[in-house]
Formats: sequence, structure tokens, C-alpha cells
Amino acid sequence: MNSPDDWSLHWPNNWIDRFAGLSRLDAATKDHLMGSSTLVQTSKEDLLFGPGKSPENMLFLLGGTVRVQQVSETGHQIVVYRIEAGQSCVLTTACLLAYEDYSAEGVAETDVMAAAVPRAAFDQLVAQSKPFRDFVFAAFSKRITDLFLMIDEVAFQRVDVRLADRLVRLAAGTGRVQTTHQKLAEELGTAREVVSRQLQEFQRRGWITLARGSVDLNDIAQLQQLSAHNT
Amino acid sequence: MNSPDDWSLHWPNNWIDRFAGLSRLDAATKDHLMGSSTLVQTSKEDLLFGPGKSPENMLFLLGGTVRVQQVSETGHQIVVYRIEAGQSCVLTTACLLAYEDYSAEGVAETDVMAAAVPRAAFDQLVAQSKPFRDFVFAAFSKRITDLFLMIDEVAFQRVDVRLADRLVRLAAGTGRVQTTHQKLAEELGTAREVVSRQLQEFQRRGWITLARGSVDLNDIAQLQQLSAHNT
DNA sequence: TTGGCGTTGGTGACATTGTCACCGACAGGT
DNA sequence: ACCTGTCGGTGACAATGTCACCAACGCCAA
Repeated sequence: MNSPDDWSLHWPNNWIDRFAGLSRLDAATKDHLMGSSTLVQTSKEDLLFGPGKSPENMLFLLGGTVRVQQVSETGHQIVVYRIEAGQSCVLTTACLLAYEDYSAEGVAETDVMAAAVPRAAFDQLVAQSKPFRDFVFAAFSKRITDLFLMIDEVAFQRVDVRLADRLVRLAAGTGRVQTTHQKLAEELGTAREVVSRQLQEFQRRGWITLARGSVDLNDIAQLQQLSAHNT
Repeated sequence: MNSPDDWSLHWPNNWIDRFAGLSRLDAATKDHLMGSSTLVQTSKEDLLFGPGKSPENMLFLLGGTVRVQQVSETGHQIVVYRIEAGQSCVLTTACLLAYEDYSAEGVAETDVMAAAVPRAAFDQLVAQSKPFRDFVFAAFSKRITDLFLMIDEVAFQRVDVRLADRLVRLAAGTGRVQTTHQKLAEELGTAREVVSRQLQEFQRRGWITLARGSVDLNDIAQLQQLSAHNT
């Protein structure tokens, strides 16, 4: 894992190439976007935006991951989606620009390096460049589709299915998830006890091995088959 | 209730004034928007968009209501939000333009009259007019905020609270909701039996009176107090 | 080493919600 | 009056959420 200082050396002034949807921008627009952006970096667990902290910039994530979660008045939490390197923050940015009564928040899940584009520059880019508009609306589409699927999942999917799905995703091929039952419960918007019991059931079937603060995936295929009731 | 034929007489060519956010458009832009729009009307229960039926136009609702609902593979449904007269369809339109794997659908809840703006004209308007951009992004913000609140509600709110809230909203001051228990269940994404039992409990407390196909609200204040755990 | 002490996870009892099977009441048409 | 489809009621059970409490572990300081 590189540090943000390394990243700033690796992407001196051409971070736009990291974004597939921005490759169609003409040279002048790229210069404009580049010139109006500033590099920002934050540390793990930093709050990027949230209630009472509207982002004045649109972020293009160059490195790291931002977790977007809904925090309820009841004290519960649920992770709605993640912004990975190479993706932008259009949705939440555009939201927070207009509405204050906002209860979602963005947390740096790792150290994060991002390019920040002020609102005025964003607006001008949308006006002048069709490829940039396409990029923005495509990003909107992806996120909004995710939100609809999230509503479907929370309303209609069983907890074991959702948990299996999250375990496979969070493992990201490593075969291990380093997290607590409480964190997993906050991923799914459920209670720790529920997660603990489901994990015990998975372990009883031999699919996973539990340890304090981590879950080892022994049979990813079985987990995926269970979660396939979802996709 | 007027018929669509009446409406087309009432809004011959100046429907833009019905939209508060569009009042700031300059005259040329208004002409452009008006000139590129066509009036469409649909009957109650018509499907405006859904899986396999992408809308090629952005709709500005002049009269009637469109219900946007998520239909799950499991056969369940949940109503996500409604588009009322004077509101636009940006969100779902923008989504469907890009993504096909879409499981939400828009149904005309009444007879509907709308102005349809083709995708190309929409894009051009976004490019040329800052007020139009502001309108579009404000509409996005509102809807997306609703989606986040929906996730929160489905994940963390009790059914009785959500049901009381829906009853008050659907009554819209009339003191009566004409619907079946099954429809209410599909509003909330729950089961008919659950709705029936909650309604019985409300009736037992004297808040409502049940009849076949309708619910009379006797004590809206009590219902609102219960649903205030929400807002 | 020992003893706190906060974190993490386990457990049982219970409440709420979802699912299933089945029933009866009602309205409309013949 | 009789069908028939819709609407709503009910009980049993499963799945999930909530609460109270406890035990095991890791850390740290005495």
C-alpha cells in the first residue's frame, strides 16, 4: 500500500487518464479540468462529507476508497455504496449542493487521494463539453441504479443471502475479511447478534472459519451460490 | 377531475410557467424548450417506463401522478416515490438512458398529461442554460435525497410507523384512503397480512374505520404523532 | 505476573415482521 | 339464487430485531 505522498508523484498532472469516461474530452477541456482541480488527500476514517459538512467540491478519486453510508436517527447505520479509485463523487456532491437535510455521510475507508473540482468549474465543464456531460450522467445512472437495487435488497432479500454477498465482495479475492461482527452488521443495516448467528451457521456448514476480528472464507463457491439468489 | 383533453386546452403552449424552477429561463431558452417538446397523454395504469421500456424522452408532468416503484424478482413491490404535476422525470430518465438492467417502473396513477423533451434537446438545453442546469440538478437532488431516506425507512423504521405515515399522505387531507390492503402492502414493500393486522390495531385504537376497499381516518393527529417517529 | 478494562462475540428470552395455508365475506354478473 | 373472483381474517410457524447479560480476549499499567 502506497502512501498519498507516493501517489502525488505518480499522478503529477495527468490524473484524467485514470478515468475511462473522460478520455473523450478534447485537449482544451482536459486542460480546463486539470487547471481548475486541486489535489487533496485525507487519512483513513476522515469524514469527507456528511450532515453539517457539505462538500464544496466534486471529487475524482485517484486512490483509496470512500464509504458512503446512511446514518439513522435510531443510531443504526447501513453502507449504501463505495467510491473506488477511478470513480467520481457526482451523486452526493450534487445532492449536498442543493439540500441540507441530508443524513448520508462519506468516510475515507483508506487513506485517500482525490482531485477536487469546485462547483463553478464543474458547472462550466458541464456546459461546454458533451463528453463531460455524458460522464456525469453515466456516473449518476450507475449510482442511482445502485440505490434502487439497495432498496430492493434491504426490503426483500434475506439476511443470509446479503451477508454471503458482502463477505465475498469484501474479501475481494483475498479469502479473508478483516472486520468485526458489528462492522458487518453496519454494512447490512442489521444487528450484530443477527450477523453473529448467521456467521455461526456458515461456519457450521464449513464455509467460513471465524476468528476474533476476522472471517476466513473456506468455500467461496458456496457463498456465491447462496448470494446468487440476489444478482 | 378534468380529462386530458381539458388540460391540453388549459396549457396550449405555456406549460413552462407551471414549473417554478424554470421561471428563470431566458425567453430564447423557453422557446427552445417549448419548441422541442411534444404533449403526450396516457391513461390510468399505463406503463410509462420500466424494464424493457426505456423512456426516450424526459417528461415534465403537467397533470396527474406517476408512481415509481421497484419490482423485485421475488414478485414483491415497493413504491419508491411519486412524480406529481409540476415535477419532472429527470432521475429515471437519465438512468434508463444509460443502464438497461433496471428494475424500476413508472406507472400512471391517474390519467397523465406531460410534455416530452427528446434526449438530444435535453442535452442541448443543459449545455446552453445555467438555469436549466440548476433545475435539473435540483430535481436530481430531491429525488436522490428521497432514495436515501427510503433506504433508511425500509431498513430501520417499524411497519406501524411507516403505515401511519403513508395513510396520512395518501389521504392528502381528505380523511379517506381508497385502496386495498394489498395495495398498501405494495406501498410499503411488506405483506398484506402485516398491513391487515396493523390496520386492525389502528381501528381498535379508534384511529381509523375499516371498510372493504377503503380506510377512513378518524384521528389523523394520532396517526401523525406515530409517524413523527419518522420525520 | 497479575489485575483491571474496553472490545469482541455468545446466548436466551422475547417482540416484531414475513410466510404459508386456508377460510369466510363480499360484490358483480348470469 | 348461484358462480366466481376479489378482499380481508386467522393461526401456525419462520426469520429477524431487541434486550439483557455474560464470557473470552487483548491491552496496558501497577
